Amino acid sequence: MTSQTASVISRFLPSTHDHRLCIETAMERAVAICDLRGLRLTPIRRRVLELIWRSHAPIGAYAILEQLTRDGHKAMPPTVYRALEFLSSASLVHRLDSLNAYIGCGDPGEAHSGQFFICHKCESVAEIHDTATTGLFAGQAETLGFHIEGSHIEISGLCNRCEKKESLGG
Amino acid sequence: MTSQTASVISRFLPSTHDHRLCIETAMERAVAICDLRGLRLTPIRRRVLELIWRSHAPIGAYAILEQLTRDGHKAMPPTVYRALEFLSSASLVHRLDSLNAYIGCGDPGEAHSGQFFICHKCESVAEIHDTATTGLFAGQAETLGFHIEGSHIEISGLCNRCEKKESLGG
DNA sequence: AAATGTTAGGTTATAATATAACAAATTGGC
DNA sequence: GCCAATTTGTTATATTATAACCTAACATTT
Repeated sequence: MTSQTASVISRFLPSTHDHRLCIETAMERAVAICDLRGLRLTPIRRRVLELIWRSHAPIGAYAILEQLTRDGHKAMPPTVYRALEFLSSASLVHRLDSLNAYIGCGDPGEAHSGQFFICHKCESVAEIHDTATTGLFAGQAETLGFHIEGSHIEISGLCNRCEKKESLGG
Repeated sequence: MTSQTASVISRFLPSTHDHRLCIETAMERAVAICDLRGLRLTPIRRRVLELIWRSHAPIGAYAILEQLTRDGHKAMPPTVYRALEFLSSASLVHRLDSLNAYIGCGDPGEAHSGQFFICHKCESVAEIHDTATTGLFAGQAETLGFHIEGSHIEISGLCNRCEKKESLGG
């Protein structure tokens, strides 16, 4: 059984992929999106977004803060949280509630709900959009009498690579 | 369009329902489950579970602590967090990550993943299980090459009652 | 350029949530 | 009763997040 309607699959890239390119592409898209909508991607916001993309794993606010400090920018928590709020509301990053951490959005631009597969071993995350999921939720909501504004799905487990390692090494 | 496979719908009870009965039933079930499995539902754990059920809305750890203190039991944070961990692992309560808060499980017993509809106005929560959802995720996981261990879904919006109020009053 | 309004960022302090580490007490099995 | 294991108490602190207020930057109008 496979899903036929997953409209965007954004990750679980092989370890061989060029992550610099990911970052670069993400930054270019962010610039374009903000430009298009009159949002101000200021230096701080830009830097925070880039730090999030640089991290292969979801990164927490205080880890971002630490990076900023290491880069010579002596920031305080509110600075980071403000940038995160901006980036979230611009749909450039997502917050993973189960981890208190952030990842770059694989399909930035339109506001959307997130569905995330999180490997708890290597901390990689795949984000997908599947119209079947939203359709299913819509049906459930109708049955319940509920007006959906947004949904958030976090699925925990092991990615392919980590599962193979487990079954080999133990 | 309605879902045909929702196997358990645990809430959005009318405001007229007898919540004392809910609490009582939940406590009896908890006792039975723990008894069956040799889990120790100690006085503290019992009290915490009851406080969670007494609250109509999801309740945070420190609110529980406050209640305990009010009831004359001078507890400290670890006490509450330990009880919450026990209750969670026994599938008697769920943690709502988007709220840092807990609710009683509407279908305790077997470990399971949660799907929650959360009204952000009145803070009521409905928990459902839908085999269609898990089936869908299984298909997506197969496509991605991912081994699912658990999933957690939080859907935010307005319950029927609150939506009606909105459209009337403004 | 000066005045004004608006948005973003800096700074200080503190709130809210969660856990580590170790001591004491309780429980259940012998 | 005694031991081993589990649970709870206690102290301290870590981690995550925000309130409140002030200053800087920038954009627009004058």
